[in-house]
Amino acid sequence: MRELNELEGVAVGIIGENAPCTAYTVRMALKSSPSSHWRASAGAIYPLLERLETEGLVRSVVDDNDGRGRKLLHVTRDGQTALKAWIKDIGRPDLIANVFDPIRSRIFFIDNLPLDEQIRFSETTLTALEGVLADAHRFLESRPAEAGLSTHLGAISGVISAQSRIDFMKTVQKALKAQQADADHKEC
Amino acid sequence: MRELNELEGVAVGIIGENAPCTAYTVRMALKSSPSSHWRASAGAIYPLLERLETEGLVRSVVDDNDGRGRKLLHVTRDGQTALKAWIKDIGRPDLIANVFDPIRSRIFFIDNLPLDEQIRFSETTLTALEGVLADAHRFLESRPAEAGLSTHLGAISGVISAQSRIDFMKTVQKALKAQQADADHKEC
DNA sequence: CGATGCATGTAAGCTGTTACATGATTGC
DNA sequence: GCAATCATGTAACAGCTTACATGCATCG
Repeated sequence: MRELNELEGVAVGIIGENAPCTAYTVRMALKSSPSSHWRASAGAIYPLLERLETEGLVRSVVDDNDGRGRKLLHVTRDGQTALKAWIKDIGRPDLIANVFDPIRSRIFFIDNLPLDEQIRFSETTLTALEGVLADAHRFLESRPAEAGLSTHLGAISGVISAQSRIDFMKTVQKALKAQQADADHKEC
Repeated sequence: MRELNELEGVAVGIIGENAPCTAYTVRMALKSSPSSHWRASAGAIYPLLERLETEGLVRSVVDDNDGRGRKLLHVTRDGQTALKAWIKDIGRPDLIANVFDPIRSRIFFIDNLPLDEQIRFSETTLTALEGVLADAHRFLESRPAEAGLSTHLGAISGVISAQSRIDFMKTVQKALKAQQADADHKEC
């Protein structure tokens, strides 16, 4: 059985949690997830689900109670097996490796900006990150432990990640302001 | 002037730091970076640098001292401007948004595994993350503050990120083991 | 003199995106 | 009745990957 890629694994997981549900439900679940890495575009989801269905990991039943022939999806036994394999696949080094962060990419080259703009950079980034943290908290509150431990833990991950990025940017800001104080001192 | 995408921004930044250097240098720098998000494949780098050169952001001088006609790259004034704009572009919400983490993706659906396999998952992941943290530390030690503040800060980011993922997985492990203890208790 | 590293490139393919197209349902 | 949302799809394109191809340099 073929290994699922990231989006496929998440899609099967979402269907498993919400079955019976439509492809649209999958898209909306992806959009509301704490790391909106995927735009959950129709052009990605519909062909993907078609593929999973022809492979027998997902099955769909057309429900025409309302007049629009919605396709209600559910995960097959093979789909469950593939999902489990996908989760355990975390052993792969590239999946564990440090996450990609556009802020970090820019920090590496921040000395291309004059110092005052560097500090402005740290300020706007910090403000934006506070917003991300607030979002993560709201998401967490909507996923209490009683409603399912794994979803709750996933939500916690979002909060911890946002908090650690804030901690990092505070370190950056401190270093930059120390440098500025140093420059001011020499000027006198 | 067109906005640089992530890989382009990083590439220009690397050339600026190492100039005059070859495309190969850029690839190696990308590979050794703490978040190896990009494989730095030739098929990505060479067309990208060609594009940047025709747009006047990068210039190359052929150096044929050894017999192989290496192209030595440097960033133009326009390239510097574009790099600065790329850095400041961090205001965009999708760049600040919570990072994508395959571990988190799987935690959301971990209850599809039996409890003992969930705990095994947390153990193998933690071990692997300790390795990532060790790598990040080594990288940091090779980038002391004296050798350049921004590179040093970038390296710190890798350490903080790895540490926060470890903290999270410890939380997960604790919750899972509590659940197991609970189950054992009921069994008696 | 052979393996490894440096160095430059191309072709095919995968995976996602944006943008478009269509139509039914629901709530105001 | 009109807007927003639910719902399903397609076509063109962007951006990166793998895999291949080539050849010189350097070190043991």
